[in-house]
Amino acid sequence: MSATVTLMHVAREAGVSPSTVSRILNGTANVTPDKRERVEAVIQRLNFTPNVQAQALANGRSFSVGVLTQNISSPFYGETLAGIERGLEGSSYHPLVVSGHWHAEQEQQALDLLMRRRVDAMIVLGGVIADAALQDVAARMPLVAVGRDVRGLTERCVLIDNRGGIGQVVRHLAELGHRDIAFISGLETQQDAVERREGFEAAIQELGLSLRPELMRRGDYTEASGERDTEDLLRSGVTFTALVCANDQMALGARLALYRRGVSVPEDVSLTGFDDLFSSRYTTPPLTTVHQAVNELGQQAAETVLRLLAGELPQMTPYVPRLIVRESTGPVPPSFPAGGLLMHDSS
Amino acid sequence: MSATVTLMHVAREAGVSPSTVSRILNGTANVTPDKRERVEAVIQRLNFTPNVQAQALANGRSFSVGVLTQNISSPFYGETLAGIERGLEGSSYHPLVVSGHWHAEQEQQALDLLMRRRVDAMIVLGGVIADAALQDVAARMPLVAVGRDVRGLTERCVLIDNRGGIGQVVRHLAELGHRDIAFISGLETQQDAVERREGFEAAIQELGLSLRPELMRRGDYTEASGERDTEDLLRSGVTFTALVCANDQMALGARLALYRRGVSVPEDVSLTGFDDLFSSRYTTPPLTTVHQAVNELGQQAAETVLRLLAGELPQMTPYVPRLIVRESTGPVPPSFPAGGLLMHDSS
DNA sequence: CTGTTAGCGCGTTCAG
DNA sequence: CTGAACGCGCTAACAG
Repeated sequence: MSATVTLMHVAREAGVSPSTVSRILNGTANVTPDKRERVEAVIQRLNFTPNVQAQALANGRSFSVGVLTQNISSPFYGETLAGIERGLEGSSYHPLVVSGHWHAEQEQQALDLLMRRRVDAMIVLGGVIADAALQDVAARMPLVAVGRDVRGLTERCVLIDNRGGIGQVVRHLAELGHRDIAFISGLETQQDAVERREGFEAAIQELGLSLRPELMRRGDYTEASGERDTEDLLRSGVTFTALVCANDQMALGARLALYRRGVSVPEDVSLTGFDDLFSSRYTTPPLTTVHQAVNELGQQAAETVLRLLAGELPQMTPYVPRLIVRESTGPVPPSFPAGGLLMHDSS
Repeated sequence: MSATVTLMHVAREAGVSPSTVSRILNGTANVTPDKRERVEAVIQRLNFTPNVQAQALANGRSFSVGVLTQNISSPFYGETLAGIERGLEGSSYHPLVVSGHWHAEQEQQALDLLMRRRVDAMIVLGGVIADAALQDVAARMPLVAVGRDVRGLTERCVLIDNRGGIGQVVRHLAELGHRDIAFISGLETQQDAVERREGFEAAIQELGLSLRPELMRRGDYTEASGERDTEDLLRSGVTFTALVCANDQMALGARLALYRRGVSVPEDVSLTGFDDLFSSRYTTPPLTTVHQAVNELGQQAAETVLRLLAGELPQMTPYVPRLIVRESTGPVPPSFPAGGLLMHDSS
């Protein structure tokens, strides 16, 4: 554990004052070339790296932006984080991420932690914490929310059109002839889950189809939930030729339940997701879903924060998701007996 | 942007000295109950939160541990990070993560950044940076590496038995009657990739089977690579009844290539992965793979770091991966003609 | 038990 | 152009 070398050591070794070293480090003022060279040589030799904590204390900025995510290991948030990382790249800011696990108290603790670390700005990814808490934070520093419309901060929210996205899915299925469409939603505590469910209901009605509660299930965005709810749907004996899941992860679970029951996709049932996770290109068959460019959303959030930090104006462009048709959707099975049974036993 | 309230403000407001406030905050010494209550009330009222930067500067510890990961959005590293987060929970330490993207220079920059931020310890996940660089870091602070055997620091590496893991896979396949086993490896720049390939070769030979170069492909651990290499294998016309992928992500890509060609899993070809990513339970069919408990590895790394920080001794218990047999492996197709063709056209 | 005094490492005036 | 002095917010050692 060699003693840390400080700016003072460098100064002494180079025979100059600490201020001079500081100036060279930050380009704050002009310095005679010879002194500059001398100092830079010493910096190299001593392998000196400025202490960010001290810098932060001295000039009031920590050069870090707090990121409140929910579940760092979820593919969805993972990709968003990568986008944020990329968006911050090149700037001197760095992300400090903490998980809230969709739990209001934990989210509050995470925010507190980030405030204690004196982050210069905040990026919030989803979450169930009250808007008021976020408004408090926003009163103290630039804040950008992703996938969540915070009251009073709408112009600082990176939003996507969930209703429109689901609408595209439903119309796509309708064009393929589907009329018996089941739906698995997310938890109503999450805003986007509510929007997707409402979008589904609206689209169904716009198409003149009837909304059938027996075809609706409430999931929680996890694979396990998709599997469970699909299993339940299948077991209930209701008839459907298409299954719309409110996110890709549930579609993955649904896929497994269908497989277990010997139901072919898309021959017997068309299956769709939402998010277009990277891995959804690789499901069997590749999943028809709504592309969200989670990556780009994260990047956009980061860039907005940088702009805010630089004192510029927000300028948020709403994100329009688009349908990606792959191979998990197809025409209604010709053999499908109107009002008949769906179950096919695999050999 | 309300002016930040400092410990000094609290002290004045409560009519005590700053030290007293500090002592209450850290429980460093006893304080009269009435003063304590008074101070705590003021802290609440002013909504005071200590400045971690200042604390770090004052007592030399930043209470953050640097995490050098490779790709924050990869399911593999994501789960490891979640484990680290969990392992650090409860302690007053927090992770500061930076991605190296499997690029030596970026990894070095990431390390530099973390050193500048004066992290108290470091956790390194994989990577291709030279051992020497890690040894330098280890000389300055506690360091734990995951999935990588750093020369001279072996006792501080959380390792898994890659050779043994692949061996279990191969033996499992052999027991099912497979003799023509193809293999897709990872990049040779990554230590675990080398070990898995060597493990495969060793296992094949131990079983008295012959090593056939035409059944080996070199991938890069990505889904795209798994797809491409499988496609290549299929197109080459070689015969095989089982395909061993060096990780789950490539197995996912391989699954797609097989699907495209109408090759059934496991009826025509048995498929295996390595890592047991969370999503591998949900592939179609669920993937037979080697469970790595990436999550626990991360947690173990974090706990080890805490122990090191507390001045205790390492005590690393080597991790033994275990085979998880699911539904992507099965007996050799009875119709398989010895030395014959593999291709089946799906209807 | 508590207040006072020094720094931690660096940026930033302010005079030279 | 450059050095000396002060302060960022907090902890620790020292007297009381």
